[in-house]
Amino acid sequence: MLEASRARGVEPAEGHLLSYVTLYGPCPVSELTRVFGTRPSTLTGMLDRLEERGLLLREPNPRDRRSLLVGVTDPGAVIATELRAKLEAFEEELRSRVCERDLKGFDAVIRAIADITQVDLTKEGRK
Amino acid sequence: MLEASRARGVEPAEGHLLSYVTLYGPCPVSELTRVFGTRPSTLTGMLDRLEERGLLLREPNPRDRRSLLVGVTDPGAVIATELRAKLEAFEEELRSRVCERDLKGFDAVIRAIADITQVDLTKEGRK
DNA sequence: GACATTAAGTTCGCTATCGTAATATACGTT
DNA sequence: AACGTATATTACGATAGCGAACTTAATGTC
Repeated sequence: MLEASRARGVEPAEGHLLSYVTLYGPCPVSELTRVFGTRPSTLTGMLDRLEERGLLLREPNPRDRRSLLVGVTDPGAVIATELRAKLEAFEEELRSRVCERDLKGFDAVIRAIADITQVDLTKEGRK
Repeated sequence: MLEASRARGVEPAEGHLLSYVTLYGPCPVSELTRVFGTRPSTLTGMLDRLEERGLLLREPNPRDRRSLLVGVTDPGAVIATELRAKLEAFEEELRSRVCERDLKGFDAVIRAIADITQVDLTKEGRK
């Protein structure tokens, strides 16, 4: 996924952000900080760079004038869609190599680690 | 482990480095770049900071005058030992929460991912 | 043995991230 | 209306990573 992003001129983290916004529509920065577990100041920088390249944009939030809604542009959505396809291909490849039981074990271990280290895995990302 | 490192005044990556050097004795920087998968220039910075704090030191390598052997100091070894204990406690906790089969699945998935993404998991770390 | 090549680390400049703190604006509650 | 809280930005210093250029030393080749 790393090369897939870089091949499209965005960093992996930027690709991730682009994908999220594409999927879940215009959303406030505060939601992104929760979902990605990054500091607001980190988001500001990422958004600046992506907006400058015309991949996303910040619009006023009609419900709260402190807040901004981050939305994707058409070129941004194109990249996000391509990355999503790559991710799905990866998942398929992974499933072809490991059995269902192994995936279940993987999931259980990840959850246990998150639990022990008190990491919130959901990050309130929308389903 | 992140807080365990920071609580002792080192960054997680620094703690990892300290642990490795403590376990595997004075070793050349080139070995560390292989094991950690970082560029030599990255190591230089980390070593500078750790050496400045008196946690490790660079000695000449008698077998190759281009090379330096990185060794740990007593204060560095204390931190490394504490971190090792934390890690072992973590492992034990994890094992108490998941079954052997889940761990096996986790391992299989990690290996499959490394394989698909062409990451070398061994990094030639010593046993 | 002289010369070219390769290897080990360092230096420098750059980017992304963190954590902290300060700020301006707006919201909500009392 | 006032106070406290939340949203996002800005600014700062630090860590961690990269790549390129460089120095010095070892190695290979003719």
